[in-house]
Amino acid sequence: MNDKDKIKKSRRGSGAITLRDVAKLAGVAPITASRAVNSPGQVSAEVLRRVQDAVQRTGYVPNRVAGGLASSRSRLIAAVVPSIVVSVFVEMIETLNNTLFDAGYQLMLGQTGYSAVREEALLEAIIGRRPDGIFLTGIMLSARGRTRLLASGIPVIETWDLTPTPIDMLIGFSHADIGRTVADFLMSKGRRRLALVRSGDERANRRAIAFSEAVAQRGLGEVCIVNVGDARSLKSGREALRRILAQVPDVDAVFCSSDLLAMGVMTEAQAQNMPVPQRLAIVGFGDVPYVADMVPALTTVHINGREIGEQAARFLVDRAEGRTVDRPIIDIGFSIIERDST
Amino acid sequence: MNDKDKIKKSRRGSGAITLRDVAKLAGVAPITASRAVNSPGQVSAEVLRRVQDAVQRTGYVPNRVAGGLASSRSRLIAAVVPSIVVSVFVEMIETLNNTLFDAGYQLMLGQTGYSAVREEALLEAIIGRRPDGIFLTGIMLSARGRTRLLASGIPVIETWDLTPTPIDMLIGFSHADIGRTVADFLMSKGRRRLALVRSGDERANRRAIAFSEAVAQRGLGEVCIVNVGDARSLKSGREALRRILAQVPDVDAVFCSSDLLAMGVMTEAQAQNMPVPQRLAIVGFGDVPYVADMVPALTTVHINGREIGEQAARFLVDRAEGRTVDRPIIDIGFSIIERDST
DNA sequence: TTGAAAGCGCTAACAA
DNA sequence: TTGTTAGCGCTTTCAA
Repeated sequence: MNDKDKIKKSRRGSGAITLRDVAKLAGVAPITASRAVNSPGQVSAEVLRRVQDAVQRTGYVPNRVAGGLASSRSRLIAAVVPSIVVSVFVEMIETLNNTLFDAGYQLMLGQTGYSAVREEALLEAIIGRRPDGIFLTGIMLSARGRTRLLASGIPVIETWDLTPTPIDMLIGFSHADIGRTVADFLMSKGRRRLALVRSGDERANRRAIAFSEAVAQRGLGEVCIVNVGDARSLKSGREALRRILAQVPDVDAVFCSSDLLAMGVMTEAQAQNMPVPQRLAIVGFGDVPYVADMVPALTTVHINGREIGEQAARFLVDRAEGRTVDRPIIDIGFSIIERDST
Repeated sequence: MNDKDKIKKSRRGSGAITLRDVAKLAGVAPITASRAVNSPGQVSAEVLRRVQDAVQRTGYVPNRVAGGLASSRSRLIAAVVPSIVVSVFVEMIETLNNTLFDAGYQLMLGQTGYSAVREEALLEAIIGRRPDGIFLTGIMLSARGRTRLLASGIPVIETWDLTPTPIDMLIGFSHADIGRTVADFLMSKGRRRLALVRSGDERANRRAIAFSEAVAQRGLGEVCIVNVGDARSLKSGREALRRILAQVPDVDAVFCSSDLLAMGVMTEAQAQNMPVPQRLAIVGFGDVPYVADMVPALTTVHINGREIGEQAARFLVDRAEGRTVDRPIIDIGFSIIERDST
C-alpha cells in the first residue's frame, strides 16, 4: 500500500494525522476506522488488522476534542479545590484523579484560593469546557453558582460537608458533630480549660461553634478561640498557642483546625517546656500521614479523603455513562484517632 | 422580542444554549455574535448591546470544546506529576495552575505514580486532548515518550532536572551539584561520618552518587546509603536512621532525599536522645514551608518550586500564543538554607 | 462592520 | 459488517 503519500494537508487544522488519513490508508470508510479503534468487536478481523496497521504506521492519536464534540461526551471531569497546598485535600484529589483515569477520564483542576471572585471565574471556565462531571470541595454556597451549575445540566458532586439541599450528589460529614465530639472527648479525659485554633473558613467556623457550645453546656465557661485566617502554617500554630497562653495561662487542651496547626502548637509547647500531653493535650484535624509517627504521636480527627475521592469518582463516572446513582448522598463520618498527644 | 421560544432542539447535541440561539435572539449572524463575545471591539455598540442582552437572558456559556476544535487552540495545558502527595511538587503545581488560569488556560492534571506504564497511558490520553502545551515533572527518559511528544508538535517543558538534550523547553537544576554541595557543606562543618537517606527515584540516585564521590574525594570512606524506595514518609525516615546506626554507630551527619524523611530522622534522633545538631547534623531536601518553624529548624536544600511553576506557565503560554521563547533552557539553581539542624 | 460558506475531526443515525 | 450523510458548535476565510 503505497498510497500513504496521498495524504494532503488542508489549509486549516493542526496538520496532524486524522482518522481520515488512517481510513484511507486502510482502505475503509472513516466510520469503519473509528469503530476499529473504539469498539474493535464491531469490526471484521481483516479490517481490524488493516486499521491497526495503519494506526501503527502513521502514529495516529485520536482527537478526543473532536470526538467529544460529536458525541457530547468529553470524558473530562473538573475538580474545584480551595488549594492543593492544603494537605488535607491532597490525598482526596490524588485518589479522585487516579480512579477517574483508570475509568478513562481526565481530571481538570481548578483552585479557588478561597476566593469567591476566582470561584466564579473558575465555574465559567469549567462549564465552558462541558465536562462530564464536576467535583466540588465543599458546598456551593453562592446562589449564582448553584443556579449556573443547575442550569448547565452537568452532574455535580459536593463533598467535605453536609447540607439538606445539595445541588445533586453529596459525600461529606458533619463539622458540628466533630466540634461536639472532640469537646466531649477532651472533657472526658478530664480537661477543663479548653482552647481552639481555627482557620478562617466556614467549615472551621462550624466546628468551633459546636465545640464551644459543648463546653458551655458542661459549665466550663468560654472557650478561648484564636482565628489564624488563611495562614495554615506551623508558624501560625506556634503564634496561636502564645496568644492563648497570654489569655488563659492554665489552658490544658487545644483543638486545632488542621494537623499542621496542631504541629505548630506542639512545637511551641515543647519550646516552652510544657509537656504534651501531661500539661497540654492537643488534637489535630485531617490525620495527614506523618502525624502518626511524630513524638508524641498526634491525636487527630481522621477524615477518609481517599474514600471520598474514590466514591466521588465512581458516582461521577456512573452518571457520565448514563447510569443512575441510587443513594447519591452519603455521610462518610469521621473518627478520632487517639494517640499520645491527649 | 418574543421569538425566544423559537429555539428548537435537534435530536443530537447536548440541548444547551448555543451561539446560534444567542445570534437569533439578537438578530445577527452567528459569526457576529461570536465576535461580540470574543472581541467586542470589532463590533458596533448597538450589536454589542443586543448580543450581551441575549447572552444575559439565555445564560449562554460558550462551548470551548467546539471553539477549540475550530481554531485548533484548546486553551488547555497538561501537567504530568509523579504524585501530588509529594509535597515538594505541590507549590510548583499550584503556581503553575494559578498562573495559567490568569492567562485564560485550564490545567489538566495527570499523575504517573512513578510508573512507566501509567506514564505511557497518560501521554496517550494527554496528546489525544490536543492541549496547547505539556508540562513534565522531570525529564522524559523513555525514547517512545520522547518520540510521541516530538511527533505531536505540542510545546513541551521539562522541569526539575537538567539535560543536554531536552525535548523542547527546560527549567531545572543539577542534582549532582546538590549532592556535591551538601557533602562539602557538611564536611566544612567538621562532620566526618556521613550517611544518606534516599528515595528510589533516578534524581535522588544522582544526588546520592555525587554526594558519595565528594566524600570519597576527601578520603572519608564509604557513605552509608539507605534507600527507602517509594516510601516517602516520616516513618521510613525513622527506620532509616535506625538502620544507619546499626551500621555506623558514630554517624554524625545525614542528608535526606526529602524534608519529610529528614523529619523522620530528626524524630528518631530525638527518640534516641541524640541531640541535633550536636551529635547529629541533618539536611533535608525541598524546603517545604513548615520545616523552618520546627525545633530545631531544619537545614535544607531550597528549590524554588513556585518560580519553576510560574516561569513554565509563562513559557507555555508564550508558545501557545505563537510567540517564540528566546532562552527556553534555564538552570534555576538551588540553595542550602542553613538553620539549626546543622 | 457584517455576513455566507466551509470546514475543524469526529460520531450518531440511518441505510444497505 | 460496512458505509453514507449529516451534523456537534464554533471559527477561519473570503467577500460585501
